[in-house]
Amino acid sequence: MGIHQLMQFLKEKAPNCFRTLMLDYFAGRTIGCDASMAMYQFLIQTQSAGLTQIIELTDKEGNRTGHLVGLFNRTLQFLENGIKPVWVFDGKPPLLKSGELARRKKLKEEAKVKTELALEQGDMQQALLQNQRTTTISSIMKEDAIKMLQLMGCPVIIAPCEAEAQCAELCRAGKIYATATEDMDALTFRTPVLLRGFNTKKEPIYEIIYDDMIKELELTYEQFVDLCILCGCDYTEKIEGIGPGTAYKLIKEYKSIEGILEHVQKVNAEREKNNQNPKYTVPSKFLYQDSRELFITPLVQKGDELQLTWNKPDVDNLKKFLIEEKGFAESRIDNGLKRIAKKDPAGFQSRLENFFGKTTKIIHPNNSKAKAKSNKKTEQPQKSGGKKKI
DNA sequence: ACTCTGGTTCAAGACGTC
DNA sequence: TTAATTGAACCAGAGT
DNA sequence: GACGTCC
Repeated sequence: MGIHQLMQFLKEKAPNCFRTLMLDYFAGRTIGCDASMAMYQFLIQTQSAGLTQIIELTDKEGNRTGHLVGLFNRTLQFLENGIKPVWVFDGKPPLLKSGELARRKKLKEEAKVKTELALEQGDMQQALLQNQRTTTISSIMKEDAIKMLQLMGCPVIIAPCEAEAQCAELCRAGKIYATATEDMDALTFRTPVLLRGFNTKKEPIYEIIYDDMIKELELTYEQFVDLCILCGCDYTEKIEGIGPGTAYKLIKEYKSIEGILEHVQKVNAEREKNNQNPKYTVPSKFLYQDSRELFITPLVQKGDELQLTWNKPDVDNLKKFLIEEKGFAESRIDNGLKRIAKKDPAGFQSRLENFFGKTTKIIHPNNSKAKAKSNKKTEQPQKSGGKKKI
């Protein structure tokens, strides 16, 4: 669930950290894309109601393929626009998240029952709605997606833990320009730039700049993390009676969750004297310190150690995989590949220079050492780079 | 009146052809 | 021993 | 642009 109500909170308290941008703004840039989020959207959106059953896209063995169709098309759109996507997959979630995951699993099981019921009653609209909520991603589906994206020539990263944390690390290391996700957690993991609405064709795209946000809120990073925990995160329960509004006020006044807990106890003690109900309820296991650690020093692969390269699609194996194993129509693949193949690489390169040649600001200026090594790539478009053709 | 919280419920894509 | 995405909108009810 | 289809 990310950080509860953080988006709305930021709109109110830090309205100037947002920008709206069109897709072409990102030409020449490298973007870290949250894969699981995108897969869910595609899987859900490719379901439809038949007369007596729900129809899903599958291969001949019954494995679902809606996510492949979506990722295939969207990746082509990116490449077509000169955007270099890095698809980042979730690894094993942290132990603290198991409570939240169990909750979601239970909801999905309930939705499954409701789907069956609706099917019996012939309420296909309801059946579709409930079936969408049962959507899960199996390991086969995930492996299929990884295989396809790699055959398309895109770098794929399987994060050791949370994908958002890995993207934030890549962004701070200068390997990507931004993290594209709907999950507001990415800001808590301190991604410098967050993009929302990036994996749908609908424009504009919303960009949130971390530095602007933190300045406007007038908080330190540590205080912002505490604020997120108080709003409600995936790792621990929250204090009942404190939402985003009061959390912000209290953080300003008492500086940290420790300070707030002291204050909370005072308030509650005072009310007990007057025979009043407690104003706030601290959960019996309020694991705010562990949560903090997960946000501030998450398990990630170091950005420096990752080399991101884009290759030309492996057309033969891609077609083999998608047509023979996944049942894709050959014409769709050919059409799709044409969209990126017919672009003359030289023309492509000069187009990027047109976009950025004059106005590019190097965020991490190369010192002479880095230049000599020349393996220190940044997210900024490179004027002479581009060894890899797309 | 107003603010805030907390629970519930809904929504989440793109292509090709007409 | 398998799977593990989320936000937004709405409304009721409590507290100030 | 709306609509059926994508697998």
